[in-house]
Amino acid sequence: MALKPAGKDQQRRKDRILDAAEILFAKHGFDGVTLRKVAALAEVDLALASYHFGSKQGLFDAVLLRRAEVLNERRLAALEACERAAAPKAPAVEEIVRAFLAPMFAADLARDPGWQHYFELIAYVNNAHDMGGRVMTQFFNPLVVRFMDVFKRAMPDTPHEQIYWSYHFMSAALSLTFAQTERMKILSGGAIDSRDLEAAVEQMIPFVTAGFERLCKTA
Amino acid sequence: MALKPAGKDQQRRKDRILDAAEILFAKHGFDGVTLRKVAALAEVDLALASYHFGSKQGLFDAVLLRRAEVLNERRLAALEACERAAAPKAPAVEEIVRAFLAPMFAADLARDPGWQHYFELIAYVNNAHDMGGRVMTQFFNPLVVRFMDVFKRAMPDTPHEQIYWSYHFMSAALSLTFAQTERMKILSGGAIDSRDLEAAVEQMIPFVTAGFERLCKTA
DNA sequence: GTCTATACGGCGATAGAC
DNA sequence: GTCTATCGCCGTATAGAC
Repeated sequence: MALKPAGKDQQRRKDRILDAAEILFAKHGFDGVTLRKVAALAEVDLALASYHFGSKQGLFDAVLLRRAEVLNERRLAALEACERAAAPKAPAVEEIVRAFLAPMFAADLARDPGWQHYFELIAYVNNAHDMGGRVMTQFFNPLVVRFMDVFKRAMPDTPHEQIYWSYHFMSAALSLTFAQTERMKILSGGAIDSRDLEAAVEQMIPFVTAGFERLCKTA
Repeated sequence: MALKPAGKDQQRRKDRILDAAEILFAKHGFDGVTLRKVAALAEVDLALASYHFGSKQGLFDAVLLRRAEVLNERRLAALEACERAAAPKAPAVEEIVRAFLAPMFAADLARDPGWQHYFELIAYVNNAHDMGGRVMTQFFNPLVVRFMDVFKRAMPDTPHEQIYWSYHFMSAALSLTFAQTERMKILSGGAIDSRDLEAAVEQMIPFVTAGFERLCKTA
């Protein structure tokens, strides 16, 4: 056994590249990032990113994939827990909304800079005209379909169209919140700090729930 | 007078550059666009964009500025009309929401491709980490402050914080809707066409109004 | 005001040494 | 697996002819 185990060193380098790419893609988007800046921030050689991930697009997808499974598992666990608690009835709309939103504001992830950059990246992707459709579907579709099914069970008399639109607005609130644009801070004259995620989710859950309930009530 | 009035030709070229830039910036963001592609789409010489607008950033700002004043005027007119209709009381929350949203779905603008690209561009900018704060403030702040004042008058007992967060979520719904990502079409199996703006605003107004009312009720 | 030509640098990607 | 060197291309911007 060598003093410097190559396997561990390799993994550390790959992870550092992913960490750096995560930060930069979240802040500047796909086209605003260069492999040179990623390599510089990760303090690795320029050629390494291409070697490990094939291409810039490959690196981008690898960044998205790395944490997707964990997030999907957490959301699924939250959804199943609220289904169990309500069984045999369907959960209340607010509980489904909470199961979808809360995992992205969980205390342990909110304290992890890596996860915060990841959420910022998802916010960017979700709103990106030329990526939103493909990428969100690729990484999150089965889970979202699962949520939609529970919403439909909770509101069996509501036309599906209204449920989809409500989900769309919920997803929008999430995206703009994690985009971290400082806009609210400026507009409110400093009264609102958009980095205060605990405050954000406390406002978002009632806002979104009320929207769902009004839009989906079978008039 | 010449047969080919130079002044008109010049203006036509500048407008074609702005039109092309509007389309490309909306679809690919600032970094995803090159002056070469703008010149090609506008069918003008590459050097012209630099000559007329100084730099790529100058062109970007010029695109945003071109229609900002018209949009601001229409929104202000809608706001003042709903204030007059409700006077001397403050307007209902739904009417203020409608005054903010409806101008972006007005039939004459929805039929104008240029305006649609412009709204798509605003959606991109609003969610962009490194532009959202500065650009939205620069072009739209006085009007938004005006709207915030009316919201505060309509809900005098509500802490301003909740009103700002509600506005934030409304702005998010608007952004994701105009981002045109095809996500909803995919998720709904084709049942929802995100380009159907008339349907979008019909859903958005009740959803957002309900969110405002619940979040801002002084409980 | 427009176009040609070009400066000058940064881009993604890779071939080949180690 | 890593690093050096480099290829060929494209980026923004501008100088100078017309």
